[in-house]
Amino acid sequence: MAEGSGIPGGQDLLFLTDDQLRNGIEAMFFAYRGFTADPDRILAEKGYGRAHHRAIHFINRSPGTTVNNLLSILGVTKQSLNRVLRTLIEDGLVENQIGTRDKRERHLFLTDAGAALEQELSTAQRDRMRMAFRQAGPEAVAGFRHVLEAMMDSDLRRHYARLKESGR
Amino acid sequence: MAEGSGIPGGQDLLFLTDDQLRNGIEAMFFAYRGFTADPDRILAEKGYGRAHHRAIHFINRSPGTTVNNLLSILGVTKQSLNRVLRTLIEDGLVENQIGTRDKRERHLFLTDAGAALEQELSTAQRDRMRMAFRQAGPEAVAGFRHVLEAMMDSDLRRHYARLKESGR
DNA sequence: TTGGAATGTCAACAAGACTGACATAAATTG
DNA sequence: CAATTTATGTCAGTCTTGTTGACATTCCAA
Repeated sequence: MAEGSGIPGGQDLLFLTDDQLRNGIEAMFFAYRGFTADPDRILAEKGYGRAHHRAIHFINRSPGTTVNNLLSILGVTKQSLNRVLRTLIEDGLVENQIGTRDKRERHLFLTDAGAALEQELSTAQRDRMRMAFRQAGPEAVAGFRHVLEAMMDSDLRRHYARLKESGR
Repeated sequence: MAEGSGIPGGQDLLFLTDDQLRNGIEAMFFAYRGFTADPDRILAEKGYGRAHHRAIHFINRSPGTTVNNLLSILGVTKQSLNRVLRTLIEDGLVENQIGTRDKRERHLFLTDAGAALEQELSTAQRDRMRMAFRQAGPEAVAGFRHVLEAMMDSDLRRHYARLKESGR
């Protein structure tokens, strides 16, 4: 077995060289393109974009969520999200219920049509993820998740953890 | 140890459930935001965007590369790339050398100023990657890379592999 | 009750992607 | 050599999705 760098401390830190890090950066770049490619194709057919996909995804994950909560997950301005929501509501994919307790809030739900599109998109995306996971194996998947979690900003990690919790 | 699903075949395929796959999808989404956050801040200060970062990154990786090669790596139209390259050349970050063998080709190089910005951006991005890698450990990193490679489209995987090769 | 905070909408603008059409120069092919 | 293809650049126009600014509504607390 190769011992590595011989840096004082005896640890093998070869996986932290600039080359390795740059390689990780490029892997993220190219993989993300693959990650979004299939949904992008479906969305383009229907005249939607990634922003619509993100909104649909997280409304599906947290039915009845408010616009504000969605904003903090998506990290865009309310004006930007609003445009997307408006088209989704006009097209009958999302419903908008004024809050009973606080009438300022709008609670968001997918309609049947919205849920159908969500299914179509997430099936496509899961199919690719499944193929990648199957090819890499369970241990690699655990490592994949571990690195990604460590890469998140802490506020996003909180959102991620909450969704992960609610998933089971 | 838990045995898993009990699906005929006796394999433990729990890591391929829809829940796990959706979790992987959300991990990609949130992690990519962290991945781009630091360079985005630096770029915004200087009036550039992600498109400029991508061009600078790959010109740095393959000095003398042609516009066409860059196009196939970045997956955008020449009009879109041209706008970005024009501003980078005007600002003195990129140089444009007409090919000697084939005078139609423009070979792209970073100037000293371009290389300096590249350094600043990649240092920020590597710092985060380093932290994530260190926290997750070498085995997780190997898994991370394995899953990402499996997620790429095949034409992008070729670009990725070529760069990986040239990195050492 | 009144003023501030929270929530959401409308309008206008910018970056960066796209398509289409066209120009130029060089290389290649018949 | 003429015709075609290739590599690149440019102009014009559109679309998505981000931004700010201004404003309306609603709630809550001083």
